[in-house]
Parts: sequence; structure tokens; C-alpha cells
Amino acid sequence: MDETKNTPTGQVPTLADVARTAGVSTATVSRCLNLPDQVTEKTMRRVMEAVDRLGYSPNYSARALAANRTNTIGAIIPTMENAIFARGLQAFQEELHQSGCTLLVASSSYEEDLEEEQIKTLTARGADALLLIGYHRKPRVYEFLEKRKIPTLVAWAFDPEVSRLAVGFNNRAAMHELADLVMGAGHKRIGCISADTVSNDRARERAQGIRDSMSAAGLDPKMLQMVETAYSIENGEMAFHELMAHAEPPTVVMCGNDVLAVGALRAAAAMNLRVPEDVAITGFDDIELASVAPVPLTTVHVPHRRMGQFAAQALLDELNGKKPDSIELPTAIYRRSSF
Amino acid sequence: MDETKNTPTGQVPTLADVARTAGVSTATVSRCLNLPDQVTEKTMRRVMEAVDRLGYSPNYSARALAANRTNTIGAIIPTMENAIFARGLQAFQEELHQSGCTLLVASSSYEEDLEEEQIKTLTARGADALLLIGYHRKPRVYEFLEKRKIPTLVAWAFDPEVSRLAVGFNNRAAMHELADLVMGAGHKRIGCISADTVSNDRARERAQGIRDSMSAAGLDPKMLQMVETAYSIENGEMAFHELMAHAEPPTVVMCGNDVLAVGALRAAAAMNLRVPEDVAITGFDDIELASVAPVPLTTVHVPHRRMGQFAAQALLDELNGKKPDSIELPTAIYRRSSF
DNA sequence: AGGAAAAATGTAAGCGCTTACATTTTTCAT
DNA sequence: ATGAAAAATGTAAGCGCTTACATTTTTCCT
Repeated sequence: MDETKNTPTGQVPTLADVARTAGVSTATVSRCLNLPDQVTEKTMRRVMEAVDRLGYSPNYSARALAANRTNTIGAIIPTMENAIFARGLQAFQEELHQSGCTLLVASSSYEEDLEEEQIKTLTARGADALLLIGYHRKPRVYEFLEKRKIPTLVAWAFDPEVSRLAVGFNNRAAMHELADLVMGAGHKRIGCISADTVSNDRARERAQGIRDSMSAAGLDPKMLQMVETAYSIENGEMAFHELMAHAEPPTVVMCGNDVLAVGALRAAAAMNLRVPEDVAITGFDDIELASVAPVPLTTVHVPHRRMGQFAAQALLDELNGKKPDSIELPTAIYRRSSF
Repeated sequence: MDETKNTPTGQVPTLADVARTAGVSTATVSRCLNLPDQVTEKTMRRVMEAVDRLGYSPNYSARALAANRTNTIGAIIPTMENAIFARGLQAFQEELHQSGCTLLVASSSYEEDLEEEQIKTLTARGADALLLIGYHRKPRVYEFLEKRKIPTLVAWAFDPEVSRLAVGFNNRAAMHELADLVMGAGHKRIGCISADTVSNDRARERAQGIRDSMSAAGLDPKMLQMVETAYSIENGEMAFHELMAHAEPPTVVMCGNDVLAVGALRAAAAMNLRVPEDVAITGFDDIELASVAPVPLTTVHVPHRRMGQFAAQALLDELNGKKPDSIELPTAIYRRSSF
């Protein structure tokens, strides 16, 4: 091994190589890179020349170790597979990029324990802050995050009751609003295809929104015909068949998200049911799928991009010691043809 | 600051804290964590107890710096926004996770320079290896990668002519096959909506596949009516309108991907054109959208998940010094209703 | 039981960077 | 010109880990 030669070795150049080439100390090089206005213009030029000449780029692990921050923000989303989180995340990452932060994405496959593991992994990898989806997780996870002092933001949900930093929307109220429209149209037998409500608070809140509306309309919320299943088109189809096999099948099927709704749509077509004449169907999220579905979906539009941007901003503020406020974003009903 | 107390400080525990608590050296702790069979069972137990008690988890930056590897693999995809890459990437990451590797995702927005920047960033962040989409990039980028000795794999494309490690499919041949079907149906006026063919080799190859087929069918490939635009439903609509405004509009519009095709479909509907009777439309990729589109799309099915799995496997092999082979995956025409 | 080989453990030198503190250079009012 | 304050730069001590090498302990053959 060649130790500290006077010329850079054939290896990847280090900051020391740059310093040597430019004829300055390592501290000065570091300052050129991180605190440019503490340095003479002339020095800066010399150093930058050396950087270019050697093709130097800093080793982030070393930087992270020395500075005790990584400029990395982690996000753990339930799935990358369908488009629910894609758009928001893209905006989130664009916004972070502007501030020189890198996004580290992990997915939990909607599994609570896997999410916990991923949180551990991302913090071990030095994520300075974390974006998490929804509120529901074990207390010990929140304790861990607090002990480690990792700024954390909850997105895709907003609960005014909880003081935790959040950028999201009120799932319950949004679904309530849509359900009110449904009730207003005279539907009495309501079906719902939802994700698992035990570990998924967004799903739970959405279902609750339907019940709220039923109560308000004088219907017994216990009469809500509910099927829980994982998000996928196929599962949506199966759930729809299950619902329609009842003695008194629902006249409207409100789905926990657009993916399930598209499945329902497809099952309806297979059963020769006209939508919305024979059975109405609604979605949630307003992903691309919703507007191009065979019967364009009536759904709850969620401002994904803005949510991503605001979330990034809030987390960045938090990291800089400002005290950002939680943000509740408005949703809107997009009335298309499926109801 | 409290330096080296005998009991762990109130801070995040370090490996040294664990060593002290367990009454062993730091080297032993490190071995327990990384080379478990070089260590007595008794020692292991003692150390693990200390790990649990302190809630220790290793600092990856320090580990990366010391060991000169990060167990991180980077992927740079053109976009996270539509679903083209989502499924393959999900499979990629699941496979990596099994081997204890973390995936770092960045997106280039289909911009060559941004991709170059992201490559620099990810290597600076210590990605041990890189997944890149397609072959096309500046020679200096490949030189950089080689100089840095970063194992790199090209996915979503496969060119037998190029020796570079790749896991993908032959875009040109796949589109050729679909185009043959189109020619076989007697179409003479062919339109194509494609992504930018200058910097996107997959798009270029796909377009070339159509021309190949035209030549073979005795048509002049120059007659291909081509519109290039960025991938989005809206752009697909606009491009379709442009195509149909010609004096002799095409009788079939072959799209570079499903997203564009859905846009075309929508524009056709707006123009009261029946698909496929008045104009046929084809897609590429077979993303979810394709099967649920108002007119189910005839498209080229790509085995996204398998591609992701194989890519992970190949890259992992490469990292372990094995010499993996490039893999060409078969594609298939999924004939639905749009042609 | 004795000793050489093998296995387990310990010691300590970095990995490439940041940053507190020390030193040198520049600026500027006198 | 002069010296004090301000600005620029340098020195060197780590950050938390891995790992080559040294040392100690265990194993096992005679």
C-alpha cells in the first residue's frame, strides 16, 4: 500500500490529495466545499481547480461520521408498487434535492414489524429525519425515535388531536364528505372495500367516515357491509364479488382507494352490472388510474404533490431548528361517472 | 463533554460502550456482529446481551468508512412518477433486502445531465454498485464508473452487441414483433408516439423495431409518422391529435409506452374515433394501466418483477466476485382490444 | 502431562472528513 | 507607518468502526 505520497495515488482522490495539489491545508479545502464565504476568492479558485483536476468528490460516509449528520432523509412507505405514494414522494424528493438532501426510500409492505425494522435501518444509516405514513405504530417505536432525537413527520394523514408533526389530510372527514353525497343520492345499502383497519389508520379513518355519514343520515352504521383486503386490483375484484353475493347486496360500494375501486369496476363488468346504474362505485386518492378507468371514478382527490412539498419543507425546517406547524391539506371530491 | 466514562453516556451507544458493558474488546464486538462464527458462543451471548441492554445499533457511516463498503446499492431511474419502473424496482429491492443490502433510489427526470449528477452523488454516498436504465450515456460517465470500479448493471434493455452487464429485453425485437402483427393486419399508414429518441435508447430501439417491420413488409420506413414527446397521458393526447391532423392520418398509432397509449386512447375518444375500428392503438410495458384502460391495450408485456430479481442477483454476484452473465428476458405480446 | 497448532481475543492504526483552537495575514483607523 | 481587530488559514484531535497483527487461551496429539 502506498501511504502518503506527495502526488495523489492512483486511488480515489481524497480531500488530502486536493489539499496537497492546491497547496493548502485540509481544513481550507473543507471550508471551500462547505463554507465558501469563509475563504478568499483566490484560494477558492486554486482549490476548485485541484478538485476538477483530480475529479474529487467527497466521501459522504466520512463526512457523516465527522459532522454527525448525513443530509439524508428517510421515507418509509407501505409500498412502491402501486402509484399511491409515487407522486407525493417524487415531489418530496425534488424539494429535498433543492436543499442538497438525499432521499432514502424503504418500503414496509404494509407490515408493522417490517416498518419498525426499516426505521431502525434508516436511522442506523444516519437518516437525519424520517417521513412516515400515517400515525399508527407501536409506542416503543415513537420512544425510540424520541430517544434518538430523529425529527419525524407523519404524512398522508392529519389528526388535530395528535400533537405530532404531520402534513396530511383528514381521511375521516374526506370520506365523510363523499359518503354524504352518496347518502344524499338515496343509497341505503352501503358496501365498503377497505384495507386492513387494524394496523392501517388511514383505512380505519376512511371507513369511520362512512359510518359517520350513515349515522348522520339516520342509517345504522353497523349495517355497513365491509370487506377488508390488501390493496390490489385482484383483491378488489374478489371483494366486490363477495359483497354482491349477499342476499341484499349494496347499491353502492365505497372503496378505500382507487386501486380497489378499479378492481370493483372490473368485477362489475364481469357480472354485467352497469356502473353507476346498477351499482355505484367510489374510490379514494385520485391516482392516474381513477381518471382513465373504464368508468371514470368518482373519488377523493388528494393533493399529493403539495403534500410532498410541504412535508419536505416542514422536515427541513425542523432540522434547521425552526418549529414548523403541522399542515392539514384540503381534499376535494372529484365527481366523475362511477357514482 | 463527557469523554470515556466507564458507563455508557446518555448519548447514542457506540460499539465501545457495548464492549465495555460486555467486558470484551471492541474487536470482539465487531466480530460478533460481522463474523459470528469466529466467536465463542459464550462471548456471543454476553455481547448480545449488552447490545440489547443498551439498544445499540451500528453507525453505518463509521462502518462504511472503516470497511470501505456500504452494503448499499443505488438505482437511478428516469422517473418515479409513473408506474413503469415501480414494480421492477420493488422486486429489485426485495431481493436486495434478503441479502442485507439497502437500496438507494434517485431519479433523473429523463435528463442526461441530471443522471450524471445522480451517479456522482450515489457513488459519493458510497453505493457499492449501481443499477442504471438503458445503455445511453456519455462515455465519460462510463469511464468514471470504471475508474471508481463501481459495478454497474444496465436494466430495461439488452443489446447482445454490448459487453456491459445487463438484465433486460430487446426493445427493438419486441416492438418489431408487435409491429409485424400490425403489418399483418394490413395497416399501411403507421403512426408512432415516442419518447425523445436522442437520449433514450429504449425509445429509439422501439421506434427502430417498427421501421424494421415496415421494411420487411415492403413499406418505406421513412413513411413512419413519428411524434416525440415526454411520457405523460396529456402528452399522449396532444401527440395523437397532432398525428390525426395529417392529410393522411395513420390507421394505427403505435406508442412507445402504455402511458402515451392511454393518452392516445383518450384523445381518440374525444375525437369520437372508435378503437380499434377507426384507429388502432398499441402500447408498451404492460403496466397496470394497460389492462384497465377504457379500451384494454394491446401491448408488449415486460416481465418487470423477474427483471428486478435477476438484476439484483447479478449485481450481488458481481459484488461477491462472481462473474454473472447478462440476461435477456423474453417479452410477450398481450393482445387485448385496442388493436 | 507437555507442547505445537488452532481458535479466540486483544491492541491499535487507520478510514476521510469536520471543526475547535492556534497562528498567520490582511484590513483599517489613527 | 503602526498596531489592534478582523479575516483567512493551518494544526491536529477526533467521529465510530474494521482489521492486520500480536497475544492469550483452548484443543488435541503423542
